[in-house]
Amino acid sequence: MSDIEAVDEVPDAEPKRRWKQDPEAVRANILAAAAEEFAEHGLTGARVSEIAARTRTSKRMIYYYFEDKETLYRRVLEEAYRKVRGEESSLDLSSLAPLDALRKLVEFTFDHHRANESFIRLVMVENVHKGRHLATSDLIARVNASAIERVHEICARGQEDGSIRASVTPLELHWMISALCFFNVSNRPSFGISFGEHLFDPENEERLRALTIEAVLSVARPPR
Amino acid sequence: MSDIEAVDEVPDAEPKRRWKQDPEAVRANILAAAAEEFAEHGLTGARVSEIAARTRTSKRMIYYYFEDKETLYRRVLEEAYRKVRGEESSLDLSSLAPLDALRKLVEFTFDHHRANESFIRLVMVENVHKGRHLATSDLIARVNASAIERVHEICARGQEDGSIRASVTPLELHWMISALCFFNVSNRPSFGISFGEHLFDPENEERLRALTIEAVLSVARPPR
DNA sequence: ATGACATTGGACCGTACGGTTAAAAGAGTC
DNA sequence: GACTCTTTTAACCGTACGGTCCAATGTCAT
Repeated sequence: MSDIEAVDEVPDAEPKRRWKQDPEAVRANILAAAAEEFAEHGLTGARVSEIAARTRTSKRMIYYYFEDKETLYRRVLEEAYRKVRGEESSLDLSSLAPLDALRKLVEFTFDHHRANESFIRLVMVENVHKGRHLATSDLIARVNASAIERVHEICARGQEDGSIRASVTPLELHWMISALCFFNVSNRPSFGISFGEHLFDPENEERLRALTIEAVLSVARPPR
Repeated sequence: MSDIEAVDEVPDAEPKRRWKQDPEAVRANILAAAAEEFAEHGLTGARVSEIAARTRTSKRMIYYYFEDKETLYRRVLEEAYRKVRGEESSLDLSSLAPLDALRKLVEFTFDHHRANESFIRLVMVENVHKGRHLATSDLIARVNASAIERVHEICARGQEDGSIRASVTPLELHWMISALCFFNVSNRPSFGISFGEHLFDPENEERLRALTIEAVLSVARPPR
């Protein structure tokens, strides 16, 4: 069974475990594992032991670095929003004509949400909890504020040159973009069950994407 | 403290509890209580004892009529969908011109979702669970099939008389209507935190409603 | 009036799970 | 080499919660 051979007094082996201290990496590892688990099962459904199993470390370390399950969950949320903000801020729209900028923003949002299902799921979970854990932090407000600002900039330019109607507000446009792009990911399960997964085949998804773009642009453009 | 007075040997009182047998009412009462609790806290977050507390009966009866928590949850879902289907089927759109019918359908859906937050929340919860509990039942498919049929009827007439573009499918329209109306309720908490609850003041909500209608109609109408 | 079903209520059970404890020892810093 | 912070391991604790049991009594149909 074991490699014991000629154990003549030599405790030998004793691998003398060597490891590097790296608090930040451990924290990050825990946060990533927790994000997966929370996105998968929600706050209440998530199991701390399961989070631990997903890490390279142990349950003990989770409590060493994070107060309790709920605090961990809040850190995960914050981290998720922070990451999204970072990704979104790399978009440069100011060089495009207003409607082109808007189109690009919609495309980006659609694709981004699509590619970040676990972020969407975290937000769904948090909405089920009525935003109780978001309410404390100001991070979300900041992230969304910057999203609004982006749309605002487009609107300002477009309303200036007449390519965007005067009666629509940045917040309304943002709301609509979010709604279509978010729902496309969040309600996929129930929609899939009702209409078959083929709705989300590449070609059909492309149609939904085009539809989304058109809906937003139609509402932004001045009426005929 | 108590009303004990002149208790001379009279066990009297003994209200001789009288009650009516009414299995259906008890079942319905449990389902209603469970629906509230599940909508409020999700499947995992809901507490069976809490459901019991919301009923006029006891935990014991919950298990008398329903196998276990998950079965109860599934019954609640089914019941919710059944109810919605009933409400929606009262809509008569066939007498209206296609675009008017579409507008009315959007208005109805917007208002209906708005007024049935707990139904929306149940669907959110179920989507967090990836539709695992919906997958077994065919009820949802039937409900949504009838929704599609309604849109289909409008599309057919509209494409006939040219008021609705040929390139849009009923499923796509339904998807879009659902997205906007659903999101308006489901993501209210996170949106409210970011932008303030005033977004949902009556006048602003009316604007969102109008925006929703316009977006759908724009996408349905033939392009300029 | 018999028997099947409905209802009540409370004590109870098993366990899954959030969180803690212990003790030891390596890493990093000065 | 002394001191603090980090990491490892695994057993352990307390309890909240899903679910059961008991046992009595009422209802209702035949």
